[in-house]
Amino acid sequence: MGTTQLETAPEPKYWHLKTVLSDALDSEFAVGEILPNERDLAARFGVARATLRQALEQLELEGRLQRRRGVGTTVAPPRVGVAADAEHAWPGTTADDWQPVGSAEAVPPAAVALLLGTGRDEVVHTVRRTRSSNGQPVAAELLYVPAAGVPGLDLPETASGPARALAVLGALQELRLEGHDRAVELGSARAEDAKQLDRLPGAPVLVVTTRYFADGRTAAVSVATYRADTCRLTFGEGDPVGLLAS
Amino acid sequence: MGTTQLETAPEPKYWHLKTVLSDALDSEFAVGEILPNERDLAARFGVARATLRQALEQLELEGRLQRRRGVGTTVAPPRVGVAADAEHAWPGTTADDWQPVGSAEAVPPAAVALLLGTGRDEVVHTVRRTRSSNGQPVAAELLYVPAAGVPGLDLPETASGPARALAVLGALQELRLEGHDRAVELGSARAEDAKQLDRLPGAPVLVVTTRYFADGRTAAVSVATYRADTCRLTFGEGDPVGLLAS
DNA sequence: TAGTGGTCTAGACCACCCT
DNA sequence: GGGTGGTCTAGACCACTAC
Repeated sequence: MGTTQLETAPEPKYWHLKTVLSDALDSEFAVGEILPNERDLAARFGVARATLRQALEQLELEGRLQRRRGVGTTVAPPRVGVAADAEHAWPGTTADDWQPVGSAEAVPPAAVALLLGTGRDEVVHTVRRTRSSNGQPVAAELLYVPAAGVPGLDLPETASGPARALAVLGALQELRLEGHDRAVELGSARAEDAKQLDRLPGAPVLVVTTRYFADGRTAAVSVATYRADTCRLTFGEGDPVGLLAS
Repeated sequence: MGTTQLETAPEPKYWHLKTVLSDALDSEFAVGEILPNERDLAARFGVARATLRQALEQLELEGRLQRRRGVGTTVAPPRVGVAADAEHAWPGTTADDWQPVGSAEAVPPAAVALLLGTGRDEVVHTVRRTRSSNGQPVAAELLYVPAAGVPGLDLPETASGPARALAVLGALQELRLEGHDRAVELGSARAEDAKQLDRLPGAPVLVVTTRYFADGRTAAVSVATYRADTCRLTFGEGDPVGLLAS
């Protein structure tokens, strides 16, 4: 045929929609503003609701929108930069933003047991903590501490959740941190984490796995799940994008 | 009613499906194995194809599956740990796994210009690189270098893409790196990155934004997008989960 | 050309929040 | 109770890959 290039790339509708909406958010909406509901928006753009939702999902993933069942869709504020350096996360330091929730004894998942170097069915201390920033929950952590890692820890059987957590954390404070390593990957929130993060199960999260070394062994392993929609993990001296406020 | 707790939590079908499939992957499938196609799977579980796809999407997000149009769905290998430390990423060092692709002059996006401290319409050097691991592309990087950051850089107008990239990188090698900071967040692959990563546009990626300091100023800003489905970013001494191989 | 995953539709019902 | 987003269905067609 004599046509030169016609119809180069049939861009998916939801992709185009996302671009249009994204531009509209920049120019016509303020942070916190409520968007029209999904049915109206779909009608306005002449697409099925499912197609519109595909675009909204992408925008939510990118932290541009916030959707809450029964409420509506609002324009999200810029992502919060949360410091994820070891200094800010080592359980042995008293950090205002980390809040102990509970503690128990349990057999860790196989992957964690490998990191800890504990036996297959060996029981370890677990501590649950939540981290908040500006009043919003940003992370839920599950900390695994082998009993051998905190010698001299004497737990009264009667200790309730938070009190028990504080006891374990206190024992960690006695240790001198010698090193750590860390990995960041994408995951989806398990039911328990989702509740603490005020999200639905399956919500995208950044999973930060940290191994802490002390006394020549692995003293603790932390698995922290951060809300991927609202958080930007920062490492190092400054806050790369936090300058936006200035 | 005399019922005590009936119907505690009507778990979504796709969520339950995901669990069932996940268990099946662990016990009945080997890495690389091909799953039945979506229509058959949906029929087998007695759900609509869209519902099945919702479960598959989650599993792909978690790096358990790999789906390719026209081919099928396969069981994904465990995520690759890729070192994301400054030492491994500073453009000034010769790294085998980073491959220069091209280079040009352009006005950076506003957010990047802020990090660089350049003017609103100031032109900077850009360099594109790709990173591979085990033959698979894992990251696409766009590097921004203000002209002031690389004094003495004399670019022949005739230089082609990769050659020009090497010239800019070579100029960076003259600098002494004084520090850096870094942020990690979730994003979706833009068209250009998606192509280099062998993924569809919109695919989930981990965006690593790094600011490099030299000579008392910001010498370069790197925006690297890593495939979120196949990568685990590692920081620090070891590879937290890499031991699994041992 | 046959088979796969990707996109899209037009409905329906459910769970949740607010008033 | 009325409105929102979340889940689910049963279809259709398209883009891509491999044979």
